[in-house]
Formats: sequence, structure tokens, C-alpha cells
Amino acid sequence: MKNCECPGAEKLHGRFRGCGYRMTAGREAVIKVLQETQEHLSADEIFSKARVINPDIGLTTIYRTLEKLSMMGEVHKLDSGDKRGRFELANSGKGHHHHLVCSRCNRIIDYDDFIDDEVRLLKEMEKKLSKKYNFAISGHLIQFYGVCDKCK
Amino acid sequence: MKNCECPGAEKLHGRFRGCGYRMTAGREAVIKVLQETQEHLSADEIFSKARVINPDIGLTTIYRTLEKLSMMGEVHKLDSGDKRGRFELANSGKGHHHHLVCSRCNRIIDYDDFIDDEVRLLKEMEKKLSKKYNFAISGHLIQFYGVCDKCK
DNA sequence: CCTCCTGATGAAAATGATTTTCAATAAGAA
DNA sequence: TTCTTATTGAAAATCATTTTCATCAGGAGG
Repeated sequence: MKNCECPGAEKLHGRFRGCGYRMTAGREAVIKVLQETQEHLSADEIFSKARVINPDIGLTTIYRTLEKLSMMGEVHKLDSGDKRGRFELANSGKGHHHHLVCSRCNRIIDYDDFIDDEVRLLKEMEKKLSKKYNFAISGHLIQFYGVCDKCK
Repeated sequence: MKNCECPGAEKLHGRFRGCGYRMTAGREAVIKVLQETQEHLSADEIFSKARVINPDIGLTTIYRTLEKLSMMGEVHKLDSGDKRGRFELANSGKGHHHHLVCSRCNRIIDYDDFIDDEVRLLKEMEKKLSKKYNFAISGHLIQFYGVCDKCK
């Protein structure tokens, strides 16, 4: 097995193939960009960074890749309040976390403090709600809105 | 005081004036539509319903009114997964509730079951997070995603 | 290593929700 | 009633995202 700087892409190759899809240079670039950032990038920002790796990639491919990864559950699409979507890898080193969203600058801050208490309650809620509403819960979104330190 | 079928609008008149804004027929129509629905309407749907009350109203006014109400904290803008925004009155009869969002049909279901436990935890989180991140928290968004009974 | 099927791609056009522009209108304080 | 200025509708502009379509390239099977 060759030395791959992009171990996640290696794993994702299999996931793609398993779904009848292919791993391509463009997709690898998108995945690499997502793995190397700590921010919550928009499609356009991912496009800029992916171009450094693969100058021929088109914005369309960024959108198509994000959509596939999103359907595969490998990427979460976030809504930061400005009109464009923002994306983060579901299985990055970050672990389970939620978001603080600044209403003024739209910055998204990750937090995982007290996450255990939160997750415990969420699991309970999920169980109760899915029974009562006959709703198959597959994920959740927890965010606090407000004004961040820089904008105060 | 005249008999007003639209008591919330009455209250909101004052809020508008207090901000240096005016209460107009168009705004009243938007508020009335929001008060009379149980659903989570898009701007366009609000437009259709508001036209019944005030046939001359334009879509632009709907957007402008929603934006003002939103900034005043009287309306919450929701993201249901399809690309258009959906809106709900913050102070309707519904009380504090959160959402179940169907990933398939984008329907949004309100729930207020076990809300007290949730709110208790959220308040605690808010206090701890705002201190740690020096972040002035003004609201939260809690949603569970999944597939609703009708789509299963 | 070669072939072929089919998924993937980029560029350009299309879409569709939301915003802006602008001249005309109307709230509401004085 | 007057006057200031917020508000309005229509049309044009934005802008993120999607679709179209002709071309290209993974990768399974030989």
C-alpha cells in the first residue's frame, strides 16, 4: 500500500466504490481540502483550495462531490446564516461537537464542552420522539446563536 | 380600543413604532397570515395567503416584513433543507418547541414533549458556553433529522 | 496491457430564492 | 392639513446552486 498523505480518502475510496461510484482526482482534492481545514468552508472556498491541488477542477465538481459525500453521511452541510452552505467532514479528528454561530459575522465556532451531558439527553429524546412521532431519527443539529467575542 | 381580529398585530404595532418603523396594511397581512397558520410557510406561500387579505401586496414587501420581524425577534427563520427559508412567529400560541425535520419531504414537525428537560440543559449550557467562549448567546436551534411517518 | 461501459467532468446556460433600485405613495408627528 | 421620511410594487440585479451536454477517464473483464 502506497504512502498516502490522505488516509481518509483511502477509506472513502471503498465507500465510493461500494455505492457504484468512482474515486477521482477531483474528489480526492475535495476530501483533502476538507481534511486539512479547521474552518467551515463554503463550496466556493473549497473550490479555491482544491484548485491548488488540482488546477483543472471545476466548481460543478465541488458541488457534485459535496452532494455525494453528504448523501453518504461523510459530510455535514451547515447553515451559517449567510446564504451559502458550509461544509464539514463528519469523521474528522474533531469528534462529536456542536456549534456556536455568530449572527453578526456568521463565524461558526465548534465546541465539545459538556458534550457528554448533551449527547445523553439527545439520545433519550431521540428514543422518545421517534416512538411518539413514528419518526426515524438519523441525526441532529444543535446550535446556539449570538454574538462572538470578536464582534462584541 | 377597536375590536381587532389580530391581537398580535396590535402589540406589534407598538414594537414597530418603537423602532422608528410604521405599521402598514401589508405588514398586518403578513402577521395575520403567520398567526393563522399551523405550518411553516415559505415567503412565497405567505405571499399567496397575504394576497387574499391584501391583493395589492408584493412579494418584495413579504421579504422586507419578514426580515424586519426577524430582526425584532418576532419571527424565526427556519432551514428545512430545501433551499427556501421558512418562517414561524416567535410568540404564537405554540410556546417553546423544537423541530423534527423530514429529510425526504422537508416537512417540519413541532414537538414540545420533554421540552422542560431540554430547556433546563440548554440554559446550563448557555451559561457555561457564553462564559468560556465570551459569546453572547441569544437563541438556539435544536432539530432532529430523519424520515417522517408518511415517508417511511 | 487493452476494451468497453458507464460514471464523472468542465463550461456554459438555466434556475430560483432573495435583494436592490427607483420613482411613487402613505404613515403619523406636528 | 402639511411635511418628513419610511414604505411600497415592479422590474432588474444578485448569486448560490443545478442542469445540460458533449467529452473524458475509472476500473472490471478480458
